[in-house]
Amino acid sequence: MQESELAKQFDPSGIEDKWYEKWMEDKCFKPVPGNKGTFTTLMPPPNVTGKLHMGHALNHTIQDVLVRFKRMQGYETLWVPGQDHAGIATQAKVEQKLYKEEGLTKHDLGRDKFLEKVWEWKNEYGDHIINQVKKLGDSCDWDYFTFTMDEVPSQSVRKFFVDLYNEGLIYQADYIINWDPVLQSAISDAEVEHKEVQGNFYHIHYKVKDSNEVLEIATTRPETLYGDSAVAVNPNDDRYEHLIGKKAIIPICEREVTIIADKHVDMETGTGCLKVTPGHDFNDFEIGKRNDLEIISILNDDGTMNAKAKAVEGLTTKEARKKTVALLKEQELLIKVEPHKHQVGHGQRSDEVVEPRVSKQWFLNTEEMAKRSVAAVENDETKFYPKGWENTYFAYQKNPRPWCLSRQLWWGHQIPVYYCNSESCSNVWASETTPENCPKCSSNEFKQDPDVLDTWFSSGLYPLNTLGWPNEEAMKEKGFDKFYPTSTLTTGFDIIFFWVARMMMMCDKATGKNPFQDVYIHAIVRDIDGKKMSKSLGNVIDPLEMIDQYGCDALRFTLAVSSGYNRNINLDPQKIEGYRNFVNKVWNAFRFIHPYLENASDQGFQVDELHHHEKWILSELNDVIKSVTASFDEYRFDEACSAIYQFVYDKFCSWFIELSKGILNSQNDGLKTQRANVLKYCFREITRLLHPVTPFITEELWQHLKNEDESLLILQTWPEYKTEHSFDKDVHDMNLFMEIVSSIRNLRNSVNVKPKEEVEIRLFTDEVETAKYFYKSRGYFKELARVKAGRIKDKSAERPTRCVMKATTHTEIFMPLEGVIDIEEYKAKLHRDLVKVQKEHEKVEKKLNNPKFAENAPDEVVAEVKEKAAGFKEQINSIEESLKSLD
RNA sequence: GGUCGUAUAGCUCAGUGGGAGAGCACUUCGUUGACAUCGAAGGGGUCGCAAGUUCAAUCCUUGCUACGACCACCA
Repeated sequence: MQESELAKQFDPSGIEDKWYEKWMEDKCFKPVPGNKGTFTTLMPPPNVTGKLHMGHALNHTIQDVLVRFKRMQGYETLWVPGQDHAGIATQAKVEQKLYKEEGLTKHDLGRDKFLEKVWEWKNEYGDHIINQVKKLGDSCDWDYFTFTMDEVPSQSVRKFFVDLYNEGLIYQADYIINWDPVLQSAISDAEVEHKEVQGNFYHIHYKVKDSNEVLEIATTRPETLYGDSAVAVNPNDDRYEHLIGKKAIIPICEREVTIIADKHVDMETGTGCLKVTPGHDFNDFEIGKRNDLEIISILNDDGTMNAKAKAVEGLTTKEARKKTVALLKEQELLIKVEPHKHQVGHGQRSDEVVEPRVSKQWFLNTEEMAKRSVAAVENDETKFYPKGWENTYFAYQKNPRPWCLSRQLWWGHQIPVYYCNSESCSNVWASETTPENCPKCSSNEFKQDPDVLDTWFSSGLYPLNTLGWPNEEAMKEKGFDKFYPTSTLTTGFDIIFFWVARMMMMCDKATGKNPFQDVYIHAIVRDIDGKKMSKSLGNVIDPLEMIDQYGCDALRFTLAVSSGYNRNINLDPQKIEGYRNFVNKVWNAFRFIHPYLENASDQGFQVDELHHHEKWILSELNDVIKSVTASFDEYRFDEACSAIYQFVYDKFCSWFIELSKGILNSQNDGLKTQRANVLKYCFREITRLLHPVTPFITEELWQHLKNEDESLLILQTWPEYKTEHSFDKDVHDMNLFMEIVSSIRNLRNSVNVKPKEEVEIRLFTDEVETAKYFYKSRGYFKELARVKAGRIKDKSAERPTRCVMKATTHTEIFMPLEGVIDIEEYKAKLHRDLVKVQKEHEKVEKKLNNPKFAENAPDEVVAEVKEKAAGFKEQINSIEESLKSLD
């Protein structure tokens, strides 16, 4: 047989782009109606400023595996790609560029000009990440590509906003919010990250008016005292009861405030006495509301102190703290300073300390929506995989707080609320379209609210607007009714609240239907030590580099086999290398069968003419098809990949191919075509099974395996379990065969017989069927264990002397000694074997001797244990005998 | 402080109420016509600790310890 003309090693570099282009050209990513219903999934839209990282690679690999799997199963499969405008990140990027290149700020340009610049930037660089994404092999329908600021998403945002505004769920209010002084914008609670900071407790004396008494107050932020509106104590605190209602004097600014009682104050904490700053503290804001206190704002937009804090005006909060402490010291009002570790909120984007501040912002009341979104998960309309993540979701959704929607940015969806300029009218209204005039007074003098919406507001409507909602024409074109609700959302746990929860609430609110059947939460990719990958740590593994080095299939397999219900993936490039080797193994397995394919026909094979080994491999193939399908259905990519790996590597390559070598090369075999057809059948099934995970190499191989009338592998059907390919007896026998071959190899190895050297073997077994089978298989023992001659006898026969032996539960294997071996070493080995088996035997015997065991355990278990005990006993006997004979 | 999670081979992690698994790493041997990105064989684990349930616990329950994530809290 001639050798395959294929290269000895698989080279992915040439074929990846080739196949991706071919798939696109043939429109293979488009949904095709079938009789199994639809499968829809949404790509979490990468940020327009983004660069492809391992998290994307993982997220996209999983989705592509699912999508290719479902497509092959015959579902009308749609994967919608998109891109997010990423308000803050993008605006910041363009601002930086503008300043660096032209020395201008956005204010120098003005809003319209600046937005033009952002669009220019978007058009120039926005495709960057999309092109990177394509390198992963994503089989998404690019005709559905949606940018979150496209026309339809803009319509969806405006419609949703206006509807909820008119319903009274979206409202404007003066409320304490998180103010990011770098962005100079409000941010939502979710965008605040708490970090532990080493600070101090400053103990300050507040004098009590018309009294000699002083109140000792502990605070971590002395600079906020300029905004104090009260001093509060617990109503039950005896120490201060007599002071309630009196006035306290704020140091430095010498302002008088009332001493009030409020239940929020904890008598145990600090001095039990609290300064109340409703304008700059979340709890104090609540106290202020309860006690009708004045809100004093002491901060400018940029985080510096304003005129209300005269003594420190113009300073940053940090500087103000320093100076305030110095002033207090001067006035001898600073009692002590204790170091104190505490959690301080930082802006997710800016990483600066967030200042609580009262300002007028737009809010969305999510109470009712959150309730419905909880119910949807509780009654399994939407299922989380792994289920445990429901808890995280509930934690957020069961305690809904008003969502601060407005951002003081320019890049984003501008809030569709309009203010009439006419003084006599001053109408405020929301409108889905840009109005011509005020609907109340018809004046054409009005202005739009300058703020934009939180980026997550538009992301929250993503399942709808990617499918055309609310534009009827677009909905029809994109098949909204068919594809919504979607099937599976695949994302990371870090955005369960940011994104998943918001989509659940908003989409249900808009349509009355939950957006997802399943939500699969995958792991976070970390470095080998479990640390988060970050530029500053220098531990980033670049997916594109890995693809370059090992091929996309290898990277995808690595990520998929690492994904199940786990939370972390500690990625090691060595692992990718390992699976590159596996991909290469598949390639070489194909190289082996390739020459034989010329004997194959289109006729398939006759089941009743199958060889024992063929029955075995078909049976094993059957099993792996079953388990892989089940694993994919449960998002157990780790199980699915391991099952395929094991089948291909161990069963198919190590045993089946090795066993086939003899048969296939025999010239006289009248069943050449049949053999070739079985081989071809198996490999076709293997490429199908592997295709979702390793699409490139399988598509490449498919070209050699497909019949003339067949199209690309991506469009082929998924393998199915076939009862007629299930052969239990052959599986049983093969397992015996493999066990004995391994044992013979073990024996050879233990006495250093060279691999090439042929040995004589004697097998002793009392199982007649087994003995017959071994006899029939003698040729294969010869092939795989280099046995030149063998005899099979029953156990009553006399054992040979000058042999090494190994016992299984059913068969003893004896191999005559050639030349000299170290008898003592060999005896030691037998002893080790003996001890092992004895231990097992003891365990089982102990169990059997327990009368309660026989009483309570199911009969099958008892029988099983008995059988085991007998097996172990036989092994012990034969090893002991062997030891005796050596003595 | 609250919630959730994790503890299994040197490393990364599967797993099951009834004889402990995989990949990688390690040791020994091997240039066998698919593959040295390979092959064969092997060593290595009181399944975190303690108690309970059970005929039987690595698996179920409780407690403890360690680690991690998230949430809350700037007195």
